[in-house]
Amino acid sequence: MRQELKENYGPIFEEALLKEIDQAAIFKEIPEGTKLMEIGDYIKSMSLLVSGVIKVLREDDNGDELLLYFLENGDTCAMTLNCCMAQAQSEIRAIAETDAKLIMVPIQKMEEWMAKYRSWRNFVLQSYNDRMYELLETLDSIAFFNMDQRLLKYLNEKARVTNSKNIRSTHQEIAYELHTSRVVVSRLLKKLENMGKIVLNRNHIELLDLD
Amino acid sequence: MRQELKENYGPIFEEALLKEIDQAAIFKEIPEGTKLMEIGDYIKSMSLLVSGVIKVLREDDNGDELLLYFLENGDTCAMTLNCCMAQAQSEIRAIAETDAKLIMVPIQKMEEWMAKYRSWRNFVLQSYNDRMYELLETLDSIAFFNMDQRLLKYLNEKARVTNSKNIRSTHQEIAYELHTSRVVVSRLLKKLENMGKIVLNRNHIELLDLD
DNA sequence: ATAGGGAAGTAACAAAGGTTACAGATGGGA
DNA sequence: TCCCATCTGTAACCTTTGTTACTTCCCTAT
Repeated sequence: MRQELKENYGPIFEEALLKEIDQAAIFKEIPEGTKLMEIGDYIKSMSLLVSGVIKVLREDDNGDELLLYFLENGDTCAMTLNCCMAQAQSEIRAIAETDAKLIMVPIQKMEEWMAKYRSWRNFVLQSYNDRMYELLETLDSIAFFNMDQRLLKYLNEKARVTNSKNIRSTHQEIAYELHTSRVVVSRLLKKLENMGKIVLNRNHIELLDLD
Repeated sequence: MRQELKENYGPIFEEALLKEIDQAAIFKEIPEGTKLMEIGDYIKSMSLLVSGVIKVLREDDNGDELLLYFLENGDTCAMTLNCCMAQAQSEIRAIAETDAKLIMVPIQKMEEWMAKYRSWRNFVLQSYNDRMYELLETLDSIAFFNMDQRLLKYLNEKARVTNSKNIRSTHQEIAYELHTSRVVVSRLLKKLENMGKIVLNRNHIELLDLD
């Protein structure tokens, strides 16, 4: 059995299910920046994330983006579940934020395992649960917070998932993900720097005493 | 077997499952305004909506609200699913927008039926799917649209679920649900009236040629 | 070394939405 | 009938965010 499967999903899946996954799945390594899913795509397989970070984005009518959430080790994309179940098109875009490793399961197996394995049912429902919760969090940010608070939250999130206080992004990139303009981001970042919360450099931002 | 169960869920559930639901469930009628679920509640049963409309709300730190979506006949609240599965507290508030009839199923049955009935699995996953989609729609509105567009969308939604072009709300009530202020709502409603899209009256609003 | 391009800083202004204040309209109950 | 609470209209003003424009800085490829 593949080492990565055992390590990451061994504790939550039954032995028999692990074996089935091992046989049915394709193991895949993808470099940073790879587009895993595009809005409108029909999805043919479900991905279990083993390492790395995937960012999930929504798009407006002008083609501008908004970051919904990050996926990490042990996560799967509930949108994939959606699409598989409903034979519908993807509502979101998924891009590898870092190099990543995936276990890809053909969707025919999903329904089969739902009937067969309790741990699989729990995993799928828990995933929906987690993604729903993250969507609510994102919605809270947009509906209830000002841009400076959203920016701070974004920087913290980014530091958490990349496991580094050093954020390698340009202001323009941050602006895209928060669905605002570069000038606004620069203005607010400068404010945060003056407050002693961050240090600004060309192409990267250093977090200090955020909380 | 209860008539309402047969009528509303007969087409999607197997006969055996319908019988089990009929035996296990409690049938309930609730008047408009009833609070079905509060933020922080632990949920003990899952509700299948038979008639009427339920509104689902999110709250900010000041106690101010934001409408997430309406539930209608045939819908169930995915948040309930969440809470049951995770033994977690409710993230949302649910209030009867009109008089409503519910079929309440004890949560122990859910897991049992997930293993046993394919139609139940499909129903639960489809519900997650639908609610996720509605959350995305709401998020789009807030992130990408101006308040006047959101207001128009709100009026249309409300007209749709209540099946009436006559919306019996005060400006203050609308402001709560859109998470803005009464003055802003009055201002934009007046603009819509001047554009010939609505007619304003005390305590109710008449929709004209919206699209 | 230097030109050129991307990145960042900043000023000035515009637009959207939130806030405060107050006036007038309406309708239900004493 | 009249009083009062509630609802609505509107003006004036403020804050936040978005836009435009221009400058400066820095890195890299020639």
